[in-house]
Amino acid sequence: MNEVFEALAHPIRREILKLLRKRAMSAGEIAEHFTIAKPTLSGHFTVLKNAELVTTERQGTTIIYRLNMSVMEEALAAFMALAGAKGK
Amino acid sequence: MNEVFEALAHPIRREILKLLRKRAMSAGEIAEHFTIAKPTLSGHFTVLKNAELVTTERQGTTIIYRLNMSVMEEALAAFMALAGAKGK
DNA sequence: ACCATATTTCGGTATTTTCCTAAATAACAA
DNA sequence: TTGTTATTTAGGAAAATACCGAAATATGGT
Repeated sequence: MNEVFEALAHPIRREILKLLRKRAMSAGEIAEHFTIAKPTLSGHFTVLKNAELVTTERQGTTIIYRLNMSVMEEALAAFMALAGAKGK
Repeated sequence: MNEVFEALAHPIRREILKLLRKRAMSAGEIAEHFTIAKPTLSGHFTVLKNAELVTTERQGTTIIYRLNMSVMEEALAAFMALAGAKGK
């Protein structure tokens, strides 16, 4: 769970998650939303993947990223435990 | 809001918030729960304060830390926006 | 004024994070 | 095989973070 919170600490990574909330996207499509270099973005993908916040699937030459909702929900629950909400 | 997510990224800071969820505590009381040096902990307090996740009040020679529930709730809402929950 | 306690600030080092360019890999088409 | 596109890995520099011990500050008591 620590990896999840660390992953959420960077604004670009949160923005990526926000994009994926609408629909799964290839690395290239995601990259179109940012001005940073692709290798930098790739590094952010790795962080999100290690935290299991996203999953990947190769389709030919592109790689599709999608949100892992179950981990997102676990993280939300952990956060609610911190915030003191009545929870799930 | 970025400062809030960065503040949440460190396990010790999350643990501090968890402690404060039960009741307000002095810096010293909080320190009793950890093995790290006090100056280090003081640095974590600063991060939490800058994120406005906690407020402080001096009582004589001790300083009382308490959770700032409103910011905690804002953060929770921001997180829910990411996670895709129905909100509020 | 002096002492004791609580907490923070200072100075410095080690580690981690972030970002980039260049090069490597993967898949596919010609 | 050669070329093209999509993406990642490698290498490395700059900045930020985390940590500690020593010193400073703040408060209250004697």
